[in-house]
Amino acid sequence: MNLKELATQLGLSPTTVSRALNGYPEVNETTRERVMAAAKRNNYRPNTRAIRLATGRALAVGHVIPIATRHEIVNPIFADFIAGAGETYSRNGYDMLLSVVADETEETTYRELKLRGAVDGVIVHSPRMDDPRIALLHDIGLPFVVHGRASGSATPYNWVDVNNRRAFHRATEFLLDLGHARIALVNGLEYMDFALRRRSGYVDALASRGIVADARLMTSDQMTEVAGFQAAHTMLAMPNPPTAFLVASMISAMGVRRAIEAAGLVMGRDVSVIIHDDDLSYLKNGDAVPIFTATRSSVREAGRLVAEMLLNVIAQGDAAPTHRVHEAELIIGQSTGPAPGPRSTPEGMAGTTHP
Amino acid sequence: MNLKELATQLGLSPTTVSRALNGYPEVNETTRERVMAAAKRNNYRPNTRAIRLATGRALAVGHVIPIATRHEIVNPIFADFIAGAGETYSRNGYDMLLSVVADETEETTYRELKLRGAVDGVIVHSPRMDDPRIALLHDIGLPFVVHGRASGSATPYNWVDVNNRRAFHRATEFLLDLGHARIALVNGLEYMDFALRRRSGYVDALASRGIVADARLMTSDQMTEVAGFQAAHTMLAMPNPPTAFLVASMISAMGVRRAIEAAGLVMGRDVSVIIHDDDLSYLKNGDAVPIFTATRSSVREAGRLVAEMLLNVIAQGDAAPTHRVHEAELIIGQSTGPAPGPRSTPEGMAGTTHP
DNA sequence: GAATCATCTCAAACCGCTTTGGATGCGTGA
DNA sequence: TCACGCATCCAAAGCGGTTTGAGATGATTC
Repeated sequence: MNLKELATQLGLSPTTVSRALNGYPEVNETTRERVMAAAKRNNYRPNTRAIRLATGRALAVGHVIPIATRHEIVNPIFADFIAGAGETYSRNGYDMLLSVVADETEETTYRELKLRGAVDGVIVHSPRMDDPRIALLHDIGLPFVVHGRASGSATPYNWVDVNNRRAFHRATEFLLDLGHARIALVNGLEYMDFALRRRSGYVDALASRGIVADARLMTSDQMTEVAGFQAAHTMLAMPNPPTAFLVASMISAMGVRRAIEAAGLVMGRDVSVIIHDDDLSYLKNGDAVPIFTATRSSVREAGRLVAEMLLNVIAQGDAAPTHRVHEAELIIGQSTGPAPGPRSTPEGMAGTTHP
Repeated sequence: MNLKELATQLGLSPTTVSRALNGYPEVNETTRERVMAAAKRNNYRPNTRAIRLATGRALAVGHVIPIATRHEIVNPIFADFIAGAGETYSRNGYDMLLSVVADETEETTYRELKLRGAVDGVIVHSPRMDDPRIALLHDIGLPFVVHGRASGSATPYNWVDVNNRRAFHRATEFLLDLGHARIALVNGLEYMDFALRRRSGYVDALASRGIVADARLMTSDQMTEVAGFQAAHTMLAMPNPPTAFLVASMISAMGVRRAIEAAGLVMGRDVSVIIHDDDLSYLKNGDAVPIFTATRSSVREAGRLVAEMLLNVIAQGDAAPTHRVHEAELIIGQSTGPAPGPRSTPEGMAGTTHP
């Protein structure tokens, strides 16, 4: 059943039917009701393909997911982010188009999306420092919103981000207040913007207490269980091991915990851990009392907000770039406690840790 | 730059240009080359919206991701599955349309996708027993492929699945061979088809050795860390605790491991664990030697295969339904070992475990 | 009562491509 | 020479909607 058929059935012209359905004012209310009723009765849905062509709008938003060919990892926050964004889209009658591409071909993908007219705008994931995508999208005139920030970008742009720097600053201070002096940072890859910001929050918090960050206590790697284990395992075997860890993600933290337990230590007593918790639906941080003390910020909620901002940008056209910063909550769980006193290590190593 | 402009620039009709670009035979080779060159020079891309309308094909595939409103969980395998499927789509010039919907509205979503002509086919995720979606999609005539199987479905359909039953049968036998007699099953939700098949593999393997499955050693829940912990924690506190666990996923297994360690036991020595490993990119099962002994089957590869099958179904039209079964590998890691002898439990409980 | 106006409706153009059904010119075999 | 086939190309009709511009009707104003 298409518009023309519906129109003949009603004894009206396609024009009037179209206007009636789309809420234009120049159609009699009783006519509109007749049309509405007939549409419902016939289970009529306008053909999306035709609407798109006629209006020149794609009514779709693109998410380009680059797969790093080096280490083929799909970002685990992706599923929840998409879930959040998807809610916004379906509420507004937009489709979500996903392109999974090798990261070398990412630029081409954006260009094609624009040239083919497949989307009205895109979301930029996992921004890096001086991210080239921002200038690119600006050039080709494809509306976009960045999930995160890209430090060093010359052109202004729309973004939604967590206050990563402050989150890690607060977490570090919290550990310092508990008496920890040797605090390790198990960070994500530091070409990612969020990882850089987190590190600077951590370094600054240490500095403001007169502590110079120790390079041996900072690692930067994929946020996987195995990498988390490796990092913590190595550091715990140092002559002067850390008493606390600041960990970039729940998944890394599982590896960190494994390393702690493998060393015969107890998390929360011998070693404290604070994680950043994206509040992923399938990786809840405990029930009543959280397992990990954490800086928490829902990535699903971020998905909603980013999507809303993009739809606004698409609707408004040329408005000035908007930003939105979220503060992460610092929630206390079972993985932190006062710094242990000089401990008699099983291996007989020196215990105190004052630099 | 559109087709008409390109045509006038070349002094040809749109018809000829269209045919030249699409490889039709009724155009002179030299003309074709001229057209191709001009298209490249002008960076011409046909407008997808127009192609879709003209051909009546959507050139897009839908993935409907239901979010269970009860427990708002996004399936963690989703990201990797999508990555696999996405590769296939982009290689074939198809777009991937994602709809994230509350599960009550799932049926409506499929109907709308069809009526609106938004997609040429869909992938069905997470099939349940007697899944109503199969009859529905059959009725509305939307081509589809199921990732997994839906036992009890009357109508035949296309599917790609892992041999879950055999995988868990083999894993159970492996544990039995190691001398384990009390083997627990920490399963996924048993309205999911894969969970049912896994349980039956487990139960049958026990039965073939004359062991009747103990209901207290079988749990069925969300595959989360917390649920895994709870299940294992409870069972390990039983008077006659299991010496081995069969766990539905890597994430659950992390909770199981936490429970084992919280009980002061060592995984691989005191308690054996076998997991099912979907080979997720961000949850690798160790480097050289796997952490967990596992039945492994890449969900990303499954994504590729499912997508390929769907594109075939779309192209072929009315061919007979196809199936494809994958065998999971059984890979040996550090989490399994011979059943411990009668152990002196710290709490002073009786140690032997013969039923 | 004529002019003006608001209200409602419609015919037709258009979006950018595909595809049908010719048209044209040329070589070829009868 | 003529009919025929073949190779090339084109005009025009879709695809299924939206949107412009104009016409018809009845009410209002002077």
